[in-house]
Amino acid sequence: MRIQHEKAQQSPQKRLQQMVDRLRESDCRITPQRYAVLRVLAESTDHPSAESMYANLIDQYPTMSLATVYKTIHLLKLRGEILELEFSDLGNRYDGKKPYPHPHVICTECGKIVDHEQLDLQAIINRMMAETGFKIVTNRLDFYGICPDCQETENNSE
Amino acid sequence: MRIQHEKAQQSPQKRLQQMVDRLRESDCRITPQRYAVLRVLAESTDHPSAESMYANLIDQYPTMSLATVYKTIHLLKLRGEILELEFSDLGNRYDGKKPYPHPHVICTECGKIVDHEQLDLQAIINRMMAETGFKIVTNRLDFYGICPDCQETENNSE
DNA sequence: TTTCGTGCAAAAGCTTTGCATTAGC
DNA sequence: GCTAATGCAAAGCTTTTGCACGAAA
Repeated sequence: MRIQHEKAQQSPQKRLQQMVDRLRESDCRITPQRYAVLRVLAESTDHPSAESMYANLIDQYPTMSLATVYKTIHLLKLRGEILELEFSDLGNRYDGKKPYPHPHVICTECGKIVDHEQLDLQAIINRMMAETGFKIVTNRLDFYGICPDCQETENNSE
Repeated sequence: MRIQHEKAQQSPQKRLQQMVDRLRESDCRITPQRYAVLRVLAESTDHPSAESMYANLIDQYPTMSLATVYKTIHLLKLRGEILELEFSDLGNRYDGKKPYPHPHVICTECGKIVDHEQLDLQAIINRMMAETGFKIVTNRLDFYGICPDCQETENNSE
């Protein structure tokens, strides 16, 4: 699994191109279905599920199948070109724009998932490694709470 | 859901008693099966899965069922007396000793899950709240890497 | 005696897989 | 034309649920 990434936020176009290149490098064919899934991933900021990507594409690609979405995700995972956020209850969600680990803030009311990149983790990770002896290679940091919109709604309904 | 906990590490006996008390408070019956599940949770430091708790108990309690394990977990979750670590691939793992959120360090080789409590999160959480506008109520922090034992094994096999 | 819990088996979700057909290259 | 990808349907896993029986209070 590749672990080097362009950490600077890329435009959807550049990101899409990079995913295409990575797949071509290992002789994967770029079919219309695959390209469509890559495009959704490169453009989505809302951490879509496999199901929602499929729903997004079925109108435009009537032959699209959920299996193909999953198979494309799998190819990207192998190459470190997608970040998988596992949720046993909500189903897994995906980030194709920024495939490297970064903290998320998640609303427990509306399910919104927001990126948070400002946090500098390197000091924390170094400390963790020193204290535990682990060689830490990745992480998953989720903060759960109520988003500003849902706080608003709560206040109005009181 | 209850969000207050005894944060000081309790002895297995005290922890077991607290879980029993919490269930009794809401008129849950303490059956031998439930008590057995609580006992495993109060004594386990290795973040067992539902399946492994079941496997642990089936010899001693031949009538034990996986459904009962899950139902007991559910009761504890409702009362904030167990921490559920969701993994869509490994299956969910549980921490009954320390039901409040705390960082974990996870070995991607052997699956070992180790607690790490020294990290002070309050400053980070405060910053997150200030920067995102979220009202943060809980978190899930996992660091993945290779544990000291597995590093050792790797070195020896080279 | 009444109510709650147990445990079997079936159902529910999400994800993966097998395989015949289709289509890149 | 050769090989890989698609997409259907079936299988796999973990977790949840329905329900009849059994046990706690």
